[in-house]
Amino acid sequence: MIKVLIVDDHHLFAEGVKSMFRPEDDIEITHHTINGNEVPHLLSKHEIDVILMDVSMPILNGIETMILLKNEGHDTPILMLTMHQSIKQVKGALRKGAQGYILKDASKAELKQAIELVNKRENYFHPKISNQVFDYFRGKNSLVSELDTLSEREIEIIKYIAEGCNSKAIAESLFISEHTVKTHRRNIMHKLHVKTSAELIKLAIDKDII
Amino acid sequence: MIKVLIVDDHHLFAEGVKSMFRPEDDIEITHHTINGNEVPHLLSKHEIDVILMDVSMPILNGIETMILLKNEGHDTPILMLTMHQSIKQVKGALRKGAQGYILKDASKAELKQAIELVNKRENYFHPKISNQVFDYFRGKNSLVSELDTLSEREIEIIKYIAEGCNSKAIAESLFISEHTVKTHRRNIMHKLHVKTSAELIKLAIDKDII
DNA sequence: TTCAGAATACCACTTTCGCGGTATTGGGTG
DNA sequence: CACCCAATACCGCGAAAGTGGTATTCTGAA
Repeated sequence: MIKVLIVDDHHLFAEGVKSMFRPEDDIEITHHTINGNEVPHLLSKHEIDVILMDVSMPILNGIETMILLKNEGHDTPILMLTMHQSIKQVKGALRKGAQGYILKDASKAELKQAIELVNKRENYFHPKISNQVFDYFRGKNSLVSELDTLSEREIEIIKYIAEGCNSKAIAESLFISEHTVKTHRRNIMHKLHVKTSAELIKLAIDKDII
Repeated sequence: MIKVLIVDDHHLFAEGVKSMFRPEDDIEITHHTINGNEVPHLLSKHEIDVILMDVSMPILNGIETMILLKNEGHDTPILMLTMHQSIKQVKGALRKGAQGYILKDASKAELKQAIELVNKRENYFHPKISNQVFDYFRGKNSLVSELDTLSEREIEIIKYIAEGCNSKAIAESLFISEHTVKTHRRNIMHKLHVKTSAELIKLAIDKDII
């Protein structure tokens, strides 16, 4: 019996998955939390084989939770769960040691297979994203893969733009020159192949950059 | 036994909810589709008491599906399901005759209660949004409720802005004057209290306007 | 039928953006 | 050590956005 911990802020989803598995599936959802901070505690107290974790959560997101776990020495295999097909998330998850990646529009059979593979410390990638992943590791610079060439500073700038700040306001907030901000903006727009800041924000949200 | 049809493009969620209900709950998920266009057909062929429908779906969204159903003379009670707490969606759903509204982070108990109420043609509102709804019907013009004062044309303009079009390009696409587009943009920014088009797009996406 | 609001259109003005360069510094890697 | 790249900074220009006001037409609701 594979014991699974679900980390997801959508109760209905978590409860649904929990009721989905029968004893004959050899998979059991033993625990559930909506807060990434509670995961280390749960892992210490209970016997857990696989963590099924949503990427986007309000308190601590999936990637942050993974970093927390690695820092505390936990190595329970993690299957990441997401709504979107963002290569940035996939890459981030893999970098931090996620064992697999599955979309929320997968079927029960796919989820079962994914949990079983991850439990054996093998990798699982949902078919919808596997092509992107392969392309990425082949070094193909597709449109999507260029997203994660953004630096931390650039992402910071994007967040300010999304809040309606102009270059001058951003410069004052970050204690840098307005010229610098403009250079960052130009680099960002160029990297993401967008023509306006509005389009930039849409892309950034679609790809979970911000 | 309340027979429920789920309309949702997230298989895992739908399968999860399906397995969640036991015979003793007196609720059964009898059908599932990811395409709103198939709903009329399913309603004609099978006995269905309640429709549990996601608001945002790729092919035909929740509101559009509801309009389709009403036009074809169906009056099966509908419980709308969403990730976000958007007063615009709530209002749109109520206008078109939805019986209730529930968030995806609700619990099983809440969903059960919601389905039971909707089946009796009573209304159900998830606690997290009920206050907003009450405020709205009290006529309180909160910040949020101003979102749905946007006209169809204005929303159309926003979508073009999000694609990176400038005013001239939008004007050419819609066969109107660039002056008109600029007026629309000004009205939109004023209504939503945003200073830049980038902030506008973020807000529009956050509130599911586009 | 009157009246509000949506969609359309125009003028004028200031500010900001987007784009073309170029260049220095500092941190990390082979 | 040499090299790369991110972050920083500056100049200038044309295009677009953002802001102000005004006005006509049309539809739908009171």
